[in-house]
Amino acid sequence: MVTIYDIAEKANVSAMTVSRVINNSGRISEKTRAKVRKVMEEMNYVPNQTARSLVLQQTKLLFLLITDITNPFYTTLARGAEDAAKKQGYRLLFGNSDESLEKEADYVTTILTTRVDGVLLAPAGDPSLPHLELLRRHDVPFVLLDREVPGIDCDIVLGDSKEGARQLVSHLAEAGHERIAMVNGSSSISSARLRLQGYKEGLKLSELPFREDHIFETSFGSLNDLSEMEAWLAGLNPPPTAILTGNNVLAVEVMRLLHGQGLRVPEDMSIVCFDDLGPYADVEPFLTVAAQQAYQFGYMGMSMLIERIQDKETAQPWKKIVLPAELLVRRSVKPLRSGE
Amino acid sequence: MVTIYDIAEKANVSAMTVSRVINNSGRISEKTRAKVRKVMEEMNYVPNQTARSLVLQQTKLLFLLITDITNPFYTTLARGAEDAAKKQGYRLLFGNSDESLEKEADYVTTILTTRVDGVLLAPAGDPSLPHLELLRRHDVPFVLLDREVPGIDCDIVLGDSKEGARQLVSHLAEAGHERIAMVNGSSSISSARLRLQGYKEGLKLSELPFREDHIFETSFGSLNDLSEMEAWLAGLNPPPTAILTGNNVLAVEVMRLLHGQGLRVPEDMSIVCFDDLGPYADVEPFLTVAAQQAYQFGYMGMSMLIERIQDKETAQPWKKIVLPAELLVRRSVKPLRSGE
DNA sequence: TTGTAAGCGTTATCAC
DNA sequence: GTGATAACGCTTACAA
Repeated sequence: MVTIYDIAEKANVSAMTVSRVINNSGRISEKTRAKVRKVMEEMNYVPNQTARSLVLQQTKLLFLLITDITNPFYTTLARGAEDAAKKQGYRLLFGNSDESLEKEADYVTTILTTRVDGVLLAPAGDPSLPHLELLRRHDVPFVLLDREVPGIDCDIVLGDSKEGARQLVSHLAEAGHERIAMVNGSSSISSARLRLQGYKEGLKLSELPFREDHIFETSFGSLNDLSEMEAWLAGLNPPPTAILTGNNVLAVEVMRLLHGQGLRVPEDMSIVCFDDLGPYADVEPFLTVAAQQAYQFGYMGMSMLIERIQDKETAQPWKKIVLPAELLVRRSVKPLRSGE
Repeated sequence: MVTIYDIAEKANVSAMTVSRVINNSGRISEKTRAKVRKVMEEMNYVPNQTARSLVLQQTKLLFLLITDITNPFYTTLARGAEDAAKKQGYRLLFGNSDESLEKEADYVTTILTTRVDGVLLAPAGDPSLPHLELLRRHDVPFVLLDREVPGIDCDIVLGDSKEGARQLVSHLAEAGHERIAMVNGSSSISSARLRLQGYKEGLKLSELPFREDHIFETSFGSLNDLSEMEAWLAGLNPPPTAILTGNNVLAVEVMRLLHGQGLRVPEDMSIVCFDDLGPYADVEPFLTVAAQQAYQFGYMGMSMLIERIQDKETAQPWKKIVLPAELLVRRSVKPLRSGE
């Protein structure tokens, strides 16, 4: 490995002079600078960021922890985060917790030992609290994404889950649906709770009754086994005419189940969901969704994080950004009567 | 920041003893070990990986560079790479070159300065050669994914592009299609060239003429502007009855174009493509594709990389893995006559 | 304008 | 079993 000392020797200067050339710091004669530059070129010198980080106590490395890398919501979000980080000269490390607290714990360890300068993360749920407290105790700045965690105050970017869910329900009700079920993520996740609330509010506004057995709670990640959901759906009599799912992944899972039973969407069952399916949804977009501004989640969250890192001493108040969801009406809802 | 010296002082031992406890190296009395462990707990000690990397000359960090983070082929591949890395105790850094040579160059710099232990990458194309030579010159082990780069010998995981494309064409021909166009990625990318070859072979096998103007070459990434493609398609007289695209992203772009013109798939135009659309394709899978084993690309590539890193001194011959593509017949092809 | 010395937090080496 | 010391590659502070 070529070090500044190798360069220094060959250029007949001290290592310090080489360091100054690299960092454009201090006053250096043009002649020396040119000479050092030339030797660096010749020797293919590349600065050792590890050594630099050790002395500077900062890595210029940020971390983005998402809960599902195959979910287009999160990959789009990642693009936003990446762009914002790059713009400010930070590099981005990346992790995927897979909605698992254990994997999240692993990544938090990684984050701590790698001494990244800051973390942008979608927590697995309320039980993530100790992980966040650990980060806080070690003075690692972080910004939460998409999900609140009771018990910790911090910067956060959220979607308007309640209002989005309410809109979806109202849309269904206006199309004449009266038996609307909901397949949701874990109630230990704030966004799932809010979407449930929005669902209930939507029912109330349309003067539809809320039925406890119309709620099926599972994981926001993709499901290995659909049998429980199948049993739940089969047990509903009369069956719902529409299903609202708590996110895009669950919409796909529900459709997978329905198709396995030979049922068609929207002819036999209407489906709406939170989050869009991304650009690679087949053909023209089909699902009616409450689309979130995924890219903005990442971009704004990253910007907040970097701001927080750079103003680390001046204690700014915690910021909370709430991004609205947009109802995109497409073809997955069957009109049971003409809209009002 | 708590260091081993802080621990040492409080536990009345030397820093070296603390280091031994952390690494489970050397012989230590159970009593000392317990005492040190206790103090570490109390002080919330977390080892500084930066310092460790500096002395150990390895980071246990690997890098995965893909060309399109929003492409389900690559996110699935990333999952495979992640799983394999984790299994072997490596952490994974992640980058997205966006099919851009410039961004790729940036990431190569990042890779060099961060001193990651190895790199798994899908190169932007043949002009990536200098980037690979730079990695080689700096002794950074790497494994190529999905695309060969003429001029460099290295480990690589490829799909059987030629055979996959041939199958897709044969499938179309068997359905009675005679005018089959192709929208492909840049010819500076090996997989695009091979898919074109497969296309030609497929035509020949079915005794269909090859027409130069049936080929439209663009980028494998998503397109901002469809007007060129539109002009090309409009210029074909008689128009093709089917289009083969070089990857999934281009299939989506072609469908976007067709829908913009009020044309339907497969009624007005049949579409087939390379790579599947991932789990979040709308409803039931619609596109007929040559699906690649995306997860295996990542998993096997990562395994090869780690093997290469661990046997760095013993010069193993370069390995090349070719994964077959599987034809998945769905609903995007209109039968013009009954199959043979 | 340039150089010297110390230190960032850790581990390898060699003593005891 | 345990400890002192040097080293990893770099930058900050101070000196010349």
